[in-house]
Amino acid sequence: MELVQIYECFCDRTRLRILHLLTQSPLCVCHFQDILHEPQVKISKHLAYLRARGMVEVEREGNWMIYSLPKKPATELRKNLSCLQDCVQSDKAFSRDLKNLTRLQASCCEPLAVFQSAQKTNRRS
Amino acid sequence: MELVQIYECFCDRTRLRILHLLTQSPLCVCHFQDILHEPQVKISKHLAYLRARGMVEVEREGNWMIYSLPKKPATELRKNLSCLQDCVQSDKAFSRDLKNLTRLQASCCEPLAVFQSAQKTNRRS
DNA sequence: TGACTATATTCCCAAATAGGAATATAGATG
DNA sequence: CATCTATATTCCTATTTGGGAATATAGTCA
Repeated sequence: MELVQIYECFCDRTRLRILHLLTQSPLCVCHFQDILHEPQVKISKHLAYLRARGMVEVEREGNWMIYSLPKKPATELRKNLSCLQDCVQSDKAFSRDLKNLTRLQASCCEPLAVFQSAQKTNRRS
Repeated sequence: MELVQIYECFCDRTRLRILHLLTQSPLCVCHFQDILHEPQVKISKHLAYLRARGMVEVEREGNWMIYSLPKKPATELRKNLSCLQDCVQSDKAFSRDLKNLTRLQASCCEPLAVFQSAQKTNRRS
């Protein structure tokens, strides 16, 4: 993975928020819509952009597409994501996103719950 | 400074090489030309881009314009530059740039020498 | 099967970007 | 002053980007 490509992915605020959320948990498109309050096209397109550059991975779970960070992220990606998490600590918008995520997860969030139990099943099989 | 702006500056290979070199030493445009083997317009424009976003500072020294990182860089910039230095260790092109820089500095490099003695003078006055 | 849901894609437009050729500018030097 | 040197800017073009409206698609469920 080219280092510049990482920064190309980081240089849009929406993508940055998406990646930041993904450092916490895999999420589906509707989660991003809820948390970021952005229209579906926008989210979907940015996810496609990230996907095309190998910055995220997808798995279908029924109607939901569950996005997550690569299982084996390149070293540079790991380092930059952790730098991002570090830099973002003091930023209100990003913190608000995290808070919204927590709230979402607490409220027995369907897609994610299904996905996680599916993951467990996969591990067993 | 907006975090996204940092990544906007990082998302071009030439700018990335420029910033990487500046983590080592202030440099003038002709240095960048020598080290990066890129035409003057290109270097000059990318430096203007970085300047416009407060990512670098300039000081004239006779005919030379000496570029350097901000004296007081924002925390996020510091963190990301050090992450960059970390990520770039294994990259041949970037290492080559560093080697070229060292060679240039060793060969009694005029603009930089003048600049540094001027800096000393400023400190005294 | 048909309706529904979540998501992706297409088509459009406006703006930003990167690069090169040519030209302008500021300071140095004779 | 004229000339030279280092650098910046302007003008041009091709490409990429970001975003929205509308539409397409894949899987689900009755």
